[in-house]
Parts: sequence; C-alpha cells; structure tokens
Amino acid sequence: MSQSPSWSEYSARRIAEAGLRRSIPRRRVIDLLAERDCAVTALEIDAELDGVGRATVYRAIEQLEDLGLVRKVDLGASAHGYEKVEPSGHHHHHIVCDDCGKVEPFEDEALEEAIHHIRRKGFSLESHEVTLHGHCAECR
Amino acid sequence: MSQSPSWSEYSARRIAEAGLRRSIPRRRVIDLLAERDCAVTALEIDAELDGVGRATVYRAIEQLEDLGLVRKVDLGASAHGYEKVEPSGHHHHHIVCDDCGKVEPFEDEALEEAIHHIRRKGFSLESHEVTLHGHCAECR
DNA sequence: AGAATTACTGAGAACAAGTCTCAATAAGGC
DNA sequence: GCCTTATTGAGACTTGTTCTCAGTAATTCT
Repeated sequence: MSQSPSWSEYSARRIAEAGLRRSIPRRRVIDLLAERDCAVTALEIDAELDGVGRATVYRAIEQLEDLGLVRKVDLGASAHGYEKVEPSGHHHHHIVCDDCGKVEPFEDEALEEAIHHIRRKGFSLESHEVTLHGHCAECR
Repeated sequence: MSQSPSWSEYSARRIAEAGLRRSIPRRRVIDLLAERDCAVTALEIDAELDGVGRATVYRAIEQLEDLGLVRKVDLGASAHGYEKVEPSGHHHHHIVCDDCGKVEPFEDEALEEAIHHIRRKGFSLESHEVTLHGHCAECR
C-alpha cells in the first residue's frame, strides 16, 4: 500500500519528546492522518472521530504543524486541508478541478529542481506549495 | 510605476460584454483591484470602499473571477486574497513569512518553464499557484 | 424625455470554519 | 494511590462568506 510504515510512531515519539502527554484523543488524530495519503480537513477528521471534540482536533493539528509533522494545504475549498509530512522529505503537490473540486496528488522532479534553485534576499525558504488548476475529464 | 495601464478599462469592457451593467459600486471595486499589484482580501476592499456594501464586494469579485479577470490566492491567512489577472498572462507568485505573515511577490522563469512542461492525464491544466514559505529577515 | 423593466445594491440575517473558555478528566511523577 | 498539571469536550464566540429582500438605479421602450 505504499504506506509510511512509521509516520504515526515517529510523530508519537516527537510529540513525547516535545514534553506533551500520550493522550488517546491526540493519538487518534495522529492515526487518522497517518492512514491518509492526501489532504484531509479538520472538520472531516472531527466528523470521523466520534468522541473526539472539535477543539481537540484543531489543537492536535496545530501541535503537529508546529513540530513540522503536518503541513497545511490550501486548495481553494472553503476549509484548509492537512497532510502528514514524511521525515524523508518526500512529498507531492496537487491538481484541482475548478469545476467539481476533485483533488489529485502529483509529483514532478523538474519542478522540485526549479523550486530549489530559487533564492530570495531577506528570506530563508523552508517549504513550498504548488497547486495546478484545471478541469478534470468528467467536467469537460 | 510598471502599471497595467488598462486592466481597469479592459475589465470594465469585459463586464459590459458579459451583459452586466456599468454600475458605480462595481466599478469602484474594479478600480481598487486595478491599483493593487498584489493580493487584497475581500474584507480589505470592503473596509477601504466606504459606501460599498460587503455583499457587493463579494459579488463583484465573483463576477470578475468567473470572467478570468481576477484570480484567488490562498496564502495561509484566514482570508483569501484576490489579484487582477493581466491579459498578457504575465503574473507572479508569493513568498510568505510563516511567522509574521508578510507576503512578497516574486517571479521565476525557470519555475514557469518547469510548470508548463507538466502534463496530467485526465486533466486540462489552466493555471497554477506557487507559494514559498519561510522566514523573513525581521523574524529570524 | 418619461415610463417600464429588471439588474444591482446595501443592510443585516444566516451560515460555516476556526478559536477560546472553563470546569471536569486523565497522564505521569512521587 | 495521591498530587500536579496537561488535556479534554461542550459550547460560546469570532471571523469570513453567503443569502435575502425591499429599495434604487441602469437600460430599454415608446
């Protein structure tokens, strides 16, 4: 399943190292993010995890984001999406259908290459986000 | 001033051609967008244009977006930004400071080149959005 | 020009996403 | 087990965006 076999464990450890407790609700948020390979919104997580409060979902995401374990992606929808960050640095970007909102991940080596050559005076660059917009087969 | 001398006029014409009326409030939204070279939020426009209702601002933006005269940009902030689309196709992308939220535009020819080589089965690509994240000089 | 038609508008209600508050609960240390 | 303190869930609140509707103004008709 081309799974990250350990992002979940890795994150749990990083959370512990940051001095945070091993609570069950937070762990459930981590596990849900672990099994998703593309963006999920906070409200989707909240809806999927019965018994975990919305505030807890948002808090957990924020902590994971601060630790660099999760990244926020803006795909033009009303809500933000979140996806795990692989420790390897391996990542993908997104193609969005502007008609139906369908999202597909993609990877492109030449694109990454071009981005890594960009330098900006007065800025230290750390990450990047690329979104391609278009129309999917069904909508055309 | 490297201004678009005519985006405002061009847009007014396109609006008319689309069968919409030449109303003063919509024209004021167009003129404000015309004089800004980087992203503005709907609420900033609303705040700046006294006497123009919020609903009118959102409606005007939507119409301009539908006609391809304005593009939405998501910069990680709570509100979306909007910026004019030059008929020439000339455009820029954004660098965001993840600490203070400062946004700077940038252009990169090699990046555009790499993006235009991307093809995706089942998708017709029409536009793209690149956001670089990092930390600005003041925040480091 | 004046009347008729109908798009457009502003105020504010409604809604949606995300944040904050606070009393109750549960981890981890002793 | 007891104590300390991080964490939690419910729900109030805030912010951004959309919707509603009666009044206004741009166009068209005559």
